Amino acid sequence: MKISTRTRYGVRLMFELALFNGVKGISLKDIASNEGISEKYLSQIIIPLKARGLVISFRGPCGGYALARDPSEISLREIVEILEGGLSILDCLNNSSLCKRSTKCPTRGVWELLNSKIIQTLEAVTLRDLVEESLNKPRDSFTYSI
Amino acid sequence: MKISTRTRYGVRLMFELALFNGVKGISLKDIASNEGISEKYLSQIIIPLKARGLVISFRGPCGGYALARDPSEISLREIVEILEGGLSILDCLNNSSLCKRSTKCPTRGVWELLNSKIIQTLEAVTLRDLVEESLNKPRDSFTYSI
DNA sequence: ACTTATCTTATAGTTTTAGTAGTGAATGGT
DNA sequence: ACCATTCACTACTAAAACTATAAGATAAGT
Repeated sequence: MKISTRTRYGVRLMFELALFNGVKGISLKDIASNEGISEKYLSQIIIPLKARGLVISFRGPCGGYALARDPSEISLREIVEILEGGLSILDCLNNSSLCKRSTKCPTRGVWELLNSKIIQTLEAVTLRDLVEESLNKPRDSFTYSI
Repeated sequence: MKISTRTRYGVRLMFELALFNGVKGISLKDIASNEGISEKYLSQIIIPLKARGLVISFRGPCGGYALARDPSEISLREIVEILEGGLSILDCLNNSSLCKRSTKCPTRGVWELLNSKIIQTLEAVTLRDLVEESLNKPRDSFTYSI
């Protein structure tokens, strides 16, 4: 029941892109610097986010990444789902053939309920919400070579 | 964001004890047989549940385990919390000293919200609820040497 | 050309998970 | 007293997941 570092970093990465939405390309180098995360690690994390169409990239000097959609159109559910490799807290919830007990399993109900609450909660929050919330909080100096 | 096998098994174990609430001792052997789980593994899982006072034990022949409280007084939150080693989806939520960014972290809010929803959902379900729900479902033949 | 930055593939160390094995200690029935 | 049963405790291990790091290739702007 832990959120992986990978997912946490990925959300912070997406937050940075949302913060500078409209700018053509924000480099991982800058994001890594601002967020204090290894650039190499971020480059791994962003791969599935790009593959699933949340992010677009530009190569070369002044290149970098940008959100593929408006921040208000990207929910935390999408991001976490991609980075966690699905949002099912149990494999048997998606694929009932994995467990022959599924039809009579007395505990299945709770897990289904919990799973739907998690999805529902994450679905309700978008990158835009994170950006708006961040306006009320202090932020360290940051460097973006825009 | 996965529920561990350990926790799933633990909940099924507690469900079995709830099902036979009132009986002095249900042996792990029987539970293991009914649920199709390794008895040795169950004996590991039940240790923290006993240590935290959810379960009491009786040794010797006709010994076994029983719930320490009424099933309606034992929530899934308690069980999952014990078996997962806490219910915090991020260590920094409980212990903000772990992260110097905590006061200005723009993503902290979502994780706090998600965490509270999870706790709230699990808190609302008790072992009694599981037993009641199970009455509507078919159950395989089972062997309890009561 | 040269620099910047993404893209791709491989790898490696650490931690967690999911068990198994063996021994010891208490208890109740005969 | 003996014996089978059941919990109690300690140690170990194989496999998987997690958290990165490294090196070279590719593309684009100046």
